[in-house]
Amino acid sequence: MFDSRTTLAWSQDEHGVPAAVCKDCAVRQDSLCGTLGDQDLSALHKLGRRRHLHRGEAIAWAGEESRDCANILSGILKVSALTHDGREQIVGLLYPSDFVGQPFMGSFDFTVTALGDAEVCIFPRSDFERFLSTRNHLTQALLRRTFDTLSDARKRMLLLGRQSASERIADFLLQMLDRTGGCSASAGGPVTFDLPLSRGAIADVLGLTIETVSRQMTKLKIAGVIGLPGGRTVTIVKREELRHVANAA
Amino acid sequence: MFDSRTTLAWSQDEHGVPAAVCKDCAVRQDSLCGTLGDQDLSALHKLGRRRHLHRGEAIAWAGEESRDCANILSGILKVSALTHDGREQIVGLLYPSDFVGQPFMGSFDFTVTALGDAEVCIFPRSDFERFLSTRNHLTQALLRRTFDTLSDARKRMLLLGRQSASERIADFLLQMLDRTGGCSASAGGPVTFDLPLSRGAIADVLGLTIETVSRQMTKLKIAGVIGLPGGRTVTIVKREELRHVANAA
DNA sequence: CGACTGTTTGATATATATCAATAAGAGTGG
DNA sequence: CCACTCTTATTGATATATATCAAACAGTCG
Repeated sequence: MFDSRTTLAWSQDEHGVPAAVCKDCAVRQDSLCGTLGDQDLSALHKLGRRRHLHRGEAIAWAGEESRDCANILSGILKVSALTHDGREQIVGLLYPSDFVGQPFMGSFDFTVTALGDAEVCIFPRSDFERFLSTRNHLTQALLRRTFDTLSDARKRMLLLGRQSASERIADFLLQMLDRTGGCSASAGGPVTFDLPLSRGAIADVLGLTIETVSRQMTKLKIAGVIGLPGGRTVTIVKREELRHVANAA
Repeated sequence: MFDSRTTLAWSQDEHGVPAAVCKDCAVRQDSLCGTLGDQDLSALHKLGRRRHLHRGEAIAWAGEESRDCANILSGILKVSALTHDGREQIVGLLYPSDFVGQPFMGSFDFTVTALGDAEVCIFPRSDFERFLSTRNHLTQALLRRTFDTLSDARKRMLLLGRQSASERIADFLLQMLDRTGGCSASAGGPVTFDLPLSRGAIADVLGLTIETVSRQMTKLKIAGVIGLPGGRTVTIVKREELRHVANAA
């Protein structure tokens, strides 16, 4: 495994910035670290280390003391809740540059699992709390992120409580389109991209069953709104029509 | 209307603490203000004013620039989202001592409305932001509150996505029991309290219809788990049985 | 008392879950 | 490169929970 602290030993520039690691970090600008100056970045860097997560591996468990915080470098993680009889609801998705963890909070009520292979930049929670305590602007940045996450969660509450299966699927596809960007042959034309989630995971995000997800997708395919070339690939053919089906707020 | 600033003029103790207002404030200890010392409390007090809200009155509107932050003094407010065709989902309930608003965030995507008459201690957002900026411990306290709110929202996502109507109702009743405390004739015996929400509001919280809420309640009554003496009054007869029905995480 | 709002109850419709089978990929090892 | 297993996805038949439509029934406030 790649250990960032080792790298620090042999490569940092005159400001003490860990050159080979944070400066080259793909998510540096978009992550919480983006607000940090060189000095602080270097200090934070010393607290963290990179870690690879295999598909299905967890970094936080519902009900347990939360030991770490992390920035996502690559891959997608799910935040999920379970009923005691095993039904699952995915209550959040974490993408590269997203922050995981709850500084200043003892326990965390959800499980965080890598949906595919992933890489994270991980910090012991107590170290991270100490780091935050003397940097109000960073606490503020985290607060802003948390408000955003809360708004997302609440929007999905509307989805789960009040929208039909077709609305949920359309909404989900549009969100995925925004996320991935996708690839289009001609401007304004059909856009193709791969869903980063299995049908089962989509069902757990949308509060549906696998079968309903599948059926709604083929319904959209038959209607000519999307294409399903196979696997997890989707083509958005009529984006406006899809937006119309989504019908959201 | 009662203006707290007027009070400040004629009653504060030697530390500059607004005696008749903040010191006597019913929610002082439980609210965000609870973390403040006398100096800071006095400074914050100057920024805010009390405001009475009539039943149905809103203090924030979805999609609009959020002008204010506030502490709830009395009453219950709802945070709600609407689909464009008018279906409503209540995505949060605010009780006395709860904080409303999103400092450092321009817009707010939900509407906040008083369910009954209510009183709030309201601050212009920009003033409150300036106040927070120089007080890291307060920013931290707000961050902790926001994490709690997020956890609540996510737990309700599990409820909305994966639980049956009877589970939702049982869960809701237990939460209300915890909130209100209720009143019991004998320890461990039946507990009676008034629901602060109409059937319609309960339906909007739980993602159900009024009729389903009503039916599930009478089902619990017939089963002898609860009593419904009339109006919004509920008696919890078999708390363990109710917990069993709730079946939660 | 009568209009009104909120609640309960009933009959029926419908969306989605459930159960079940088939099909399509994706690895794995011979 | 071809079986072989495993997982994932699609499709079908049916069940069921909850929504919808509709009416009766309280409370409440003029």
